[in-house]
Order: sequence, then C-alpha cells, then structure tokens
Amino acid sequence: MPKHSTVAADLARFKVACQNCSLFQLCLPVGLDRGDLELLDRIIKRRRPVHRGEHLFHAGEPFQSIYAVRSGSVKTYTVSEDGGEQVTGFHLPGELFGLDAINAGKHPCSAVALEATSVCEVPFDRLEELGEDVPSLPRQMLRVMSKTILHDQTLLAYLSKKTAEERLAGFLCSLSQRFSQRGFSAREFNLSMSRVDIGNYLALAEETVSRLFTRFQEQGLLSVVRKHVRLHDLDRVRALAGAAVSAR
Amino acid sequence: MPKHSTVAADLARFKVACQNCSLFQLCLPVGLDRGDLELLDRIIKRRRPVHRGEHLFHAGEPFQSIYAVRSGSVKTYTVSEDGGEQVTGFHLPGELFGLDAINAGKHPCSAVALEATSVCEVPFDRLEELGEDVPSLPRQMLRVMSKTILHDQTLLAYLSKKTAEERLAGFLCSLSQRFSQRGFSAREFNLSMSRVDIGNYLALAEETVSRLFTRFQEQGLLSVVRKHVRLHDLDRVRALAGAAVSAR
DNA sequence: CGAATCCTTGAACACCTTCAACAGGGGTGG
DNA sequence: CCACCCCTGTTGAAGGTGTTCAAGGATTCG
Repeated sequence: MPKHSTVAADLARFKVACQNCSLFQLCLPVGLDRGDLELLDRIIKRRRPVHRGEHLFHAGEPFQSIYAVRSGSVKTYTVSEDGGEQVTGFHLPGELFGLDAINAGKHPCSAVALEATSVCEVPFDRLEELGEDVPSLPRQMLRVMSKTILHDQTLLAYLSKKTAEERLAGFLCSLSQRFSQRGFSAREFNLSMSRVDIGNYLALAEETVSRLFTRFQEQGLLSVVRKHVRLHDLDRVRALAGAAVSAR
Repeated sequence: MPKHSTVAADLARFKVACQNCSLFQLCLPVGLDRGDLELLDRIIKRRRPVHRGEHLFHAGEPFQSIYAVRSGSVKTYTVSEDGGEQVTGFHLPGELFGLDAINAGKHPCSAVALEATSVCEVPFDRLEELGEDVPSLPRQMLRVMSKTILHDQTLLAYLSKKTAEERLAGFLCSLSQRFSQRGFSAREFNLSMSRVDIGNYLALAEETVSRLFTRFQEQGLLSVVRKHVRLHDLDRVRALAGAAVSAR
C-alpha cells in the first residue's frame, strides 16, 4: 500500500506538533504558553489518516481519549435501541469531540470520518495527570465543554422554534462561519455530509433538505451542485437564519 | 420582614454543609474525600431562599458562580433577539446549572425559581483555585459537564425523532427517575413548571401538552390534577417514551 | 457498462399548530 | 367572606408545514 507510506512520510516530514499547528488556537483558545504546549504535545498521539467511512470509535466502547480534528471532517451519531440513527454533530478541523464520554467512561456515540481525515488523539488519563501540573489546562477543558453545551442548547432552540427554512439557513451560516475561522472561504465550500445526514441533524426529512436547497437556489441565495455550495448572498442567508448562530 | 429572618435562622440552625447534605453525591458523584469536602464547603455561599419568579441571574450578566439546587426547582431559558423564549432546562435538587457560562464569561441564559427554592452558589474563580490543590475537583467538574452534554444530546434526539406523545412520556419518565433518585416517589409528584414551559421545553404548543395529558389520563396511564401527577402505569409510560431517557 | 448510492421531484396525508372560546382556581380587594 | 378578575389550563375546529410514499434522474465506483 504505497499510499499509506507516502502519507506517513509526509506527516513525519511536517514534524507535526501543537506549536506549529495552525488549529491550536481553535482547540485550546487561550492560556497555554509555549512550555505547556511542549508538555501537551508529548502525550498526543497522531493517528494515520482515516478514510471516508472509517470509525474513530463506536458507541459503547470504553472511553480512553478525546479527539481533535486536524483535517477532514467527522460525524458523531448515536443509535437508539430501535436502530434509528441520530447525528449529534459534525466536526471540522480544530474542533474537539469525544468529550461526552467523560461522565460514563464509555462513548455514548460513534464517530466516523466523512472524508479522508486526520485527527489528534489525546489519552484522557494522561491529560488529567498533566492538568495537575498545568492549571490552565483543566480550565481550557472546561471552556471547551462549556462551549459545547452552549452549541447544543443553540441547536435545541433551533429545532424547537425554527422552521425548516430557518434551520437549513442557520446550518449553512454555521458552516460558513466555521470555515472562515479556519481560513477557508466563507462563501464557497464543500458539504462533506450527505443530505440524509443534514436532515438527520436538523430533524428534517432528506426530501425537505433537498427541496429547500432547490428553493434557495431559485431565490438566488446560493447555488448548489451536489456537494459544492456557493453562497451568493450571505446577508440574506443570515437574515433567513434569524437569530445568531453558534460558532462551533 | 419576619419571614426572612425566620428562614435565615432555620438555615443557621441546620448548619448546612456539604458533608451533611443529602444531595452532595448528586452534585459531585464520587472522588471527594472528607477533607476535600471541608475545603469546598468553605467557598460555597448560601443564598437566602428565593421566591417563585425570582431570578438567580439574567442572560448577559457576567459569570461569577455556578449554582446547585438545594430545594425547589429552577428553570433556565434563553431569549432570542425576536423576544421568543426558549426553555433550556429544569433543574431539581442536587443538579448544577450555570455551567454554560464558563466559556464566554457571561451567562447565555437566565435562571428563575419555579417555586420557593434555595441554592448553593459557588464562586467559580475560587473553585478553580481550589481545583489546583484538589485534582479530583476539576475531574468532577468535567464529569458533570460531560453529563450535561449527554443530556442535551439525548434531548436533541428526542426532539428530532420522537412524536409529541413520546416526548411528553419521556419527559415524565425523566422527572420520575430524577425524583426517585432524590428519595421522592417515582410515581407521584408535582410539576413545578407550567404547561407553557413544558411545551416550550419539548418544542410543543401548550395546547398539545394539555391534550396529551388528557389522552394519557383517558388511557389510564396517569392522573393529572393541575400540577399534581400520579403515574399509574410507569411501565407503559416508559414504553411510550421509547428509548431510554437520560438521567439528569 | 451496470449496480449501488445519492439526490431530486411529485402527490397525498398526518401530525401538530394556530385561532378561538371557555372553564376553573387563586389571589386581591371590597 | 364573597365577588371579581386574571391567569392557567382545557377543548374544539380549521389550516399549514413537513412527512411519507413513490418514482425517476444523476453520479460514482467496481
């Protein structure tokens, strides 16, 4: 498998480290100095890139690490006892996932790559040990989790109060904002997730999502070709979305 | 105001302290020994009981403390820019709230007492300082927040996938479980929140909630008289609720 | 090229909402 | 103590938004 070894070689060449990672400020917003970073860097495992459809972990597995997306994207989802899937989040570069496993000690959800993706894996027990020497670390962790809670509550409000149109517009705004934070275009990007996933996440039928994309296109708000989205009128999309959209 | 002083005297007499608090294990599930508790106890402020309708904090106010319910119940809610209210949670004795403010440093939601309620207020800066000496404390915090995230995700799945009937049944199951954990009856309790609040929380119209209560009653599942609920057939309510309901 | 998957479009239907009116408590003031 | 009023909760009927069912088109991959 020549492909793997090439990628591995690339990674080695790049000397991947938190200090050099352009996403670092997104993972752990503030409060870690260079020395702390050095320590943190030592405990992080980097996994070889995963392919589209590969899982990082499955629901029910024991919790050992939290994860940060380096590149690509990840979908987390739960499966209810009747087999129904519920998408709990999409995770872009610089975002952490797996935090919801801390309480029970096992993952309540599964995580799967939506495209070719690489992640940092941070063993939680070592992170906790490190936290005893670096007080700002647990503080950062709490902030990240607080942000996650806020995001979930925003989403909750969205599903409760908003129409299908507002939800999809809000979703697109959220993606736009997150992409631009990462240095990508705010107006043009690829949806790594399927219409089914979007619908599942926003509590809409796949067909409704599809119809809305068509309608938005007819209204001149955007153009969609398969996975590719181009927002022509970001302001109007924002207006459609109504209330402010959480950053994550 | 003779009433206040009486209550204050009561509190003093009871020598309220985490060690003696029957709810302690609910606030901070495991891992704190007696000495840690003593330290924690010193930084906790106890506020005089608040009346129904009184606020603990308002959205937008600077974040200073997290709160734990001692008795009574609290509703947290956000107000969107168009003035619409969104209930984000109901908090029973032993449950923490205000955690969602850690990230931004200000409260994203408001908290109001649904009945006569008393809370513990824990200044967050002092809690963080204490965390540097007591490593199990930040660990506990993370667990509590992880649990909150899990709860929100469960709720999200509920709003996404379930019918109005399943949502209300699930809500009742959740309350039942939480009351029984606190030593109250699992089959008979008072709803401190209004039908409007329940509907808001479950993303249903007030009328739908009302109709469902009536229907459940007709089916012999329960009886409701105003705020008072008695679950006759807990198993059937659970069955109606479908998937397992989060504990919080 | 064929199969599988993803996406789109149409039509009928269901669930819940909205609008409207009314009933019943609980508190206040007379 | 009773009358009144306001607020909460209940019930009915009409209507809308999104779903479900069904079929067909597009894209990708073996």
